[in-house]
Amino acid sequence: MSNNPITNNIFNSIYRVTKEIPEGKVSTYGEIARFLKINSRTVGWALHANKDLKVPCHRVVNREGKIAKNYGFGGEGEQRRRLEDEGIEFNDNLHVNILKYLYKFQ
DNA sequence: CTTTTGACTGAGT
DNA sequence: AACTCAGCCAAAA
Repeated sequence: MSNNPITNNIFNSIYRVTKEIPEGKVSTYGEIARFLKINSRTVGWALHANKDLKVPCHRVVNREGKIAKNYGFGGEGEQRRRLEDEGIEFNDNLHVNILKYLYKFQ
């Protein structure tokens, strides 16, 4: 497999799927987990371990539309700023309108 | 090998 | 809405 960054690991499957979330949309750990037939916590684990800015992990929130408190690139404020920059509106400081912006896979 | 931990979820309070 | 508890599973120690 040469130097292809995408390999057949669970983590990379998660990253691949996450990269498909379009701008202005969000998804949840549970949706990704169900799509890949894995546990939600594994998704959280993969994104927590991830340091690749190419993965739009700021578009992944929990089922309540609440952003991660341990977001890895600058905390809650940074994730919120990125989402707002894509046109996603917040109901309050930490919650987006998940029903309005949720992106469904396949 | 075993134990702990965690960017979760769902049900119950 | 916020909190707790249990179930879940992969990685790290």
